[in-house]
Amino acid sequence: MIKNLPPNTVERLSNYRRKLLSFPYKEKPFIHSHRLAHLLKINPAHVRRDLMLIGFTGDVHKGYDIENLIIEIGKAIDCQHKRKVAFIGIGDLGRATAETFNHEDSKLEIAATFRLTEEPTHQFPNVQCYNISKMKQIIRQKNIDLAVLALPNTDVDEITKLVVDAGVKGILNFTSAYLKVPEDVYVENYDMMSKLEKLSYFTHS
Amino acid sequence: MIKNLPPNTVERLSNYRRKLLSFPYKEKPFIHSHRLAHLLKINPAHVRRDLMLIGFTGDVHKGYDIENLIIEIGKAIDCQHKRKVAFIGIGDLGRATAETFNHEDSKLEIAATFRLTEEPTHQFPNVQCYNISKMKQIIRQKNIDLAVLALPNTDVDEITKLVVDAGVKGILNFTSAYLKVPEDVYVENYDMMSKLEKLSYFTHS
DNA sequence: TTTGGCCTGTTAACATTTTAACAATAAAAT
DNA sequence: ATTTTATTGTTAAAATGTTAACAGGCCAAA
Repeated sequence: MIKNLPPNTVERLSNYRRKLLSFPYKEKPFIHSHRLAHLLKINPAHVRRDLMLIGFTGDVHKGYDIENLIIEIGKAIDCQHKRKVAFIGIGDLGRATAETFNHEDSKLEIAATFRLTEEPTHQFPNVQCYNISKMKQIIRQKNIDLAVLALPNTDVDEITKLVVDAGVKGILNFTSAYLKVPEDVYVENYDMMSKLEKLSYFTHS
Repeated sequence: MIKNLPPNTVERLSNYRRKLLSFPYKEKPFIHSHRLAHLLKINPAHVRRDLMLIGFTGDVHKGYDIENLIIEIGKAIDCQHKRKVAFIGIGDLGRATAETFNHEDSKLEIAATFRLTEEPTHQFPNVQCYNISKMKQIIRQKNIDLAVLALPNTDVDEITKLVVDAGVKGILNFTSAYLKVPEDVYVENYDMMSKLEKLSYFTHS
């Protein structure tokens, strides 16, 4: 793991890898910066710069060796051990995302899903869905580190407390509340509402 | 609508408003920059700077008049007319978000939801849920401008085409695909996977 | 063999975003 | 009446993020 990478670089590296994993690199083992950039709709200089930051070098003519690049991105941004993720109230979006969790040496694993009101339903293969009342216990028991939170705003504080007490260190927050968490818990907020208002502003004809 | 606001400022203005709307401003009609900043976990200078950009001034001692501020934020970032939003495959997360759509002169309105596989279910009060097959027709008919997309990656291209052909100008994209859209369609990407890998990176103990 | 073209790695320039700093001001305290 | 304190509005600086530019290298074509 390479320390002190810029946050945006970490995100892009993750994107590069995911894109490359779905690329037919068994047949075409190399890719140029501009090609990868084009696939992700970003600037080629960005790709080169990011790869420079993780010390990955390509062939001046052939481009980047994809298989190696995937490995090196892993060394740069993955933790040694597996990180387990809980989906709390995320439902359909989780299901749509789940398919990208599947590359074989991914360090992320969906370990449990929780539903708030309805009965637990089997959402993903090999992932059990629990009622929210069991959450704290399950998170502890399974050693879950990360949580994705999509709740009605009424329950946020209470459930955040449960999650943090159970030992979760990173939260992806889809609620529009600002979570009350200790210093050492990393929260990434995503507020759909403000994104929609931004969309509205920038698409104003 | 004030032109040329920085994207991040637009997002924050949206956040200010939402937070203020849930603030008891009937009793406490004024708020200081540092208080609002604290509620949103940002820097007070940010608040002052953003409000400066929309030409809103506060009282040196009392702070900002909340009711007016809400109005002025509206003038700065809202469109004149209502913008209608479609939720396509977004499910539970949509439901969790829907409650924030409700302030009375919001210019955003959930006009329809679509489900992919399952039967349409009534998700929100006063919002009908349709089968995906009716999508193009409904979007046209209801004049929907914005769409939130959460799909399995298999169907993305096809459905994006439908959405764009039907006239949608802004898309919030939760799939990990990069959408093929014309120049004038604004896409805001959110990839859960890269956010989770970022979380994982920055919470590495 | 030479030339042209294209790609990487890297630096430098540019743009945006965030934060700090502080003058001006007015209420409150002394 | 004077000092202290706290706040805004604004400018400047710092930090971060993005893009351009180009030297150096190597293949392929002439």
